[in-house]
Amino acid sequence: MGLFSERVRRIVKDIPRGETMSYAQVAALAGSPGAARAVGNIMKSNRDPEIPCHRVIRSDGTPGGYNQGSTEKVRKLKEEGVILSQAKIIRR
DNA sequence: CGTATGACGTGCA
DNA sequence: GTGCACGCCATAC
Repeated sequence: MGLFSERVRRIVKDIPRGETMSYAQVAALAGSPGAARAVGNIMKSNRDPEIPCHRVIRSDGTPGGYNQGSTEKVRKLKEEGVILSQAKIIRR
């Protein structure tokens, strides 16, 4: 894999329980601002349960995709105490 | 090396 | 608020 994907996985792995980061934020921290879409691709191909990819959401607050279904993604987030309002995630 | 792909982002109708 | 067209970028072929 590429260096970028490794940095992305490292960053996502460090997202604390109950917190979220947008695909764009992760991309920027990984050193490639604007590569939000590429981050999504990496999450999609990720199979490591150590990586909490359900904590990576869209920048507009909507959940975004998930291998086990966006419904499950939201369920996990709520279970962690993440605040939702009208199917949108509220950051604080 | 050119083309295709997609868990995105933004702007605009 | 909703939908859509485009641009973007790392990857896979």
